[in-house]
Amino acid sequence: MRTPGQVSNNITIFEVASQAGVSYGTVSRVLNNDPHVRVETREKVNRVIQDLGYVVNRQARSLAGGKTHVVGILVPDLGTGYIGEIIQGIDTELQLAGYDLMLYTTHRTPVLEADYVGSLAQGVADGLILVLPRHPEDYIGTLRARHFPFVLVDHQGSGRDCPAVGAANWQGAYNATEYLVNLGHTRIGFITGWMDLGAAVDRLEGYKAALWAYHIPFLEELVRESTFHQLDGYNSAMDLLNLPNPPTAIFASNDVMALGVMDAVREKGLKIPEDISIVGFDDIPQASIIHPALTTVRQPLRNMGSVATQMLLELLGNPATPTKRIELPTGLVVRDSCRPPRS
Amino acid sequence: MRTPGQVSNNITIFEVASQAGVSYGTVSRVLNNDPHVRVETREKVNRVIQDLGYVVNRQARSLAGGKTHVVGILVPDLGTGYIGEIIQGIDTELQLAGYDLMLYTTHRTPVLEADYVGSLAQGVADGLILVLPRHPEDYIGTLRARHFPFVLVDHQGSGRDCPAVGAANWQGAYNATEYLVNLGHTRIGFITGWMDLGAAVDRLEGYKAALWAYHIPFLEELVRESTFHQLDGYNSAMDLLNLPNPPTAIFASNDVMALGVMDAVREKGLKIPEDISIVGFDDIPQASIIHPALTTVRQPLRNMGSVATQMLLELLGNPATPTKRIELPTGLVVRDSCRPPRS
DNA sequence: TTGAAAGCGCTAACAA
DNA sequence: TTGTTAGCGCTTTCAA
Repeated sequence: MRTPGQVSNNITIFEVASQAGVSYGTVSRVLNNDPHVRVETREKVNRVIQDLGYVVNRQARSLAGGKTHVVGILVPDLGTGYIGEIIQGIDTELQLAGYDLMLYTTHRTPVLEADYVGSLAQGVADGLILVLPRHPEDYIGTLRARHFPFVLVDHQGSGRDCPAVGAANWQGAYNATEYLVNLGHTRIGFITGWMDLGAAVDRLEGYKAALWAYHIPFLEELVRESTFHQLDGYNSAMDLLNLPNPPTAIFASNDVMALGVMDAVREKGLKIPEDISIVGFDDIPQASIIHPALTTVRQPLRNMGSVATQMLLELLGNPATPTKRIELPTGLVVRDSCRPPRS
Repeated sequence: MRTPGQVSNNITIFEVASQAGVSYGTVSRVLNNDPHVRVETREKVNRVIQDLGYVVNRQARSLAGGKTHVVGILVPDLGTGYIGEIIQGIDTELQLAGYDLMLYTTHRTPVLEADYVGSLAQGVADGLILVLPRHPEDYIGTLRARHFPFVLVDHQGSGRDCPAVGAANWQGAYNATEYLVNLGHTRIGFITGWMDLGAAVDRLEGYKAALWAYHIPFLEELVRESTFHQLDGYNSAMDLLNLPNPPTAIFASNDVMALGVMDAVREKGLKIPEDISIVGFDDIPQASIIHPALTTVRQPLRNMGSVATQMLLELLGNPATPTKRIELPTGLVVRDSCRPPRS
């Protein structure tokens, strides 16, 4: 039973109401910018809110059916700086809009992914940003059925009809490959990412397309399926370098693997870029720091985060917003890791 | 008024109760591991929970005075990888304990810092981890007064009597300086971090102490006060290198600044480590990736996060746990950025 | 434009 | 060991 008089340590809406000499319903209206409040009343209430240092209780608001002003974000991990960049874009935008951030790292466990989404959608958050989801099939149905607002970042897999933002992976890979071809390379090794990720597939396709466009035969032996991890980049590169007729350039599907490639090249006693050219993908902060600086395909990570957030906020404001899929452009960043092949 | 029968889309404790043929209070007991439940009853309820896919509503639980199973964490930003490492330590530990993570980035705004702490402490989270807080004075009092559990990470400033975990900054700086001295350096430049951070002060003191121990005069002209940022590291290094009698080694108070130092050194046409030795602090992932690999003082960042989390969880379990301040050891990681000075 | 009151889903204190 | 019930602080009808 409601007992307005009886309050805890914290300042509640009742304190404010009694101080302001209005009913607590009115205070609630002021809090929620309900237009049906006289300006003077609103001002009076706001003044009391200020004076008392009142802050809404999120749980209560959420429980009563209001908004939580929390956006949940699901990321696979925080290891690579790659995700960090995206989060920064999200965070900045959310802060501007007055939303808080609930972060979950799934560590690539499908179970966790689905669990988190379930609990988040249950009222913890108003909306969800799914970064690099690996098994969205498991819960996108639920989310949809509940009309729960969400946006995918960098997925491009199944669920082509979900709100999503990604980067032009195909185009980026095409451009990078073209660049190598124009330098004179014809034996270009390629190291893929997880092939269950749409982004990884697109990059491989871009690479293939560029080769075809320049009438360079696509050779399976120059392609290694890998995982986006540095160590696997290293191993794949070793593999390629041990070929009887090794490539003169290696294109890694992300920068982290490109770092691994560099390790491998050095270990073989080869020089970058004199003996072998290397291209990465992402343009993580390290790419410009290492020596030689890495030529790579820039993904606008921060932007992707910020655009995704804006899409979500729009959805939050108007659930009927038509589904958008945005693809941000990628760009080749030419640094010092490529050179024409030795002839 | 309570209306058990009338339920929303979501499965609530009432569904479970009626399906299991018990009262909903009993279900609550099962949920909270209350020992006063018959084993069979517990099993029956648990089965129904499973079947229905019931998940507790966090807001309701929290509102009713229960735990939220959320730990708030406050970080200055996510830019450097430094914080990312700490968060990973926290995250892993929290996951193990079944807690969720609410992340706030303050972007070094004192107002935000205090605001967030206020709202978090109001019931959003059960406990708080404050990473690298810059103005804890503003709210530690409040937290204390409310008996709200919190742990500081890497602070070491005021509030010596708060639960905190840090690293042996003094020792690390001492060891690194000693290493340079043993290589034969006598003119060792030092670039500080924000001097309002205890860690930064400790590092400077460690540097001074090592010099004194080896009877090398401490020269103000070789010290530059800086900010932990790469660009400022660059500028400070430029400044030092432009000295009529420049140092033969530079010790930067963190790795990020050391990267800036490297830029400056290269821009002056000098070679690392032949012409000038460089030491950093932190051992962020980049440190081992760059070329030449950076000799640095390793901070056990992940460990710091994990230890802080364990302390918090202990506090959560037993608020009467005596205040601990833990200092984790640092260690010199010798790589390729140092060499004896040219004679 | 305002007030009154019915819940949101749960915990915990009190009875039984 | 279990059932019952009073709130937790708020939003949102429904009246006035």
